Amino acid sequence: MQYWLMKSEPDVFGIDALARAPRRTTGWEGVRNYQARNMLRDDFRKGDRAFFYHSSCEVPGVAGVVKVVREAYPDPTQFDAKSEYYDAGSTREAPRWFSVDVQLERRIEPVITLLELREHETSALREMLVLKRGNRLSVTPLTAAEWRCIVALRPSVASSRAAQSTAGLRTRSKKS
DNA sequence: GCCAACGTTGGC
DNA sequence: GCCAACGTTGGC
Repeated sequence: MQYWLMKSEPDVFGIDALARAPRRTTGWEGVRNYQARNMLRDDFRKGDRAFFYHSSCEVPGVAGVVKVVREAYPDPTQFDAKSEYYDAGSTREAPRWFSVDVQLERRIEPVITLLELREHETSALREMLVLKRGNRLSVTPLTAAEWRCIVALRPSVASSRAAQSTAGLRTRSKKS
């Protein structure tokens, strides 16, 4: 299993929006960078875990854990002339851009802030791409060691996970 | 195929 | 709003 970090701007689509989405699942659409595209298309596997990272906002940081529930398929927004992600140069026969589906597994509360991550940037998180200046990749791989280091910053995860699955059940039963 | 100009990203 | 970093574009 692989670990990832996926960036999203909470003003556009944040952890709250994901928590409210049907099945707490979303297509990761709109990636228009070839390096990130290649990872989504070639390397993302069902069952991989990713941190949901809030960027370009007041408190940048890791806001949750998501699970890859569907592997790469053509990003539908590239064919939608009304979408801001529309790409006139892409065809259905040879799609240029790909999405995966991710499902919210648990929130991380409070958010693990970028400042907090930076406390480890000279040791355990030395290689972490999101900490490097000018990193613009919206999707980056993490090592298992980096994943463990970040998860360990919120030792209360076990209890909050239980509380959340209860909350999730309540939400679902309200809908049905 | 080089490279300057330009646009976007994202932390601060 | 600033600015550094970096990908993309387009002229040559």
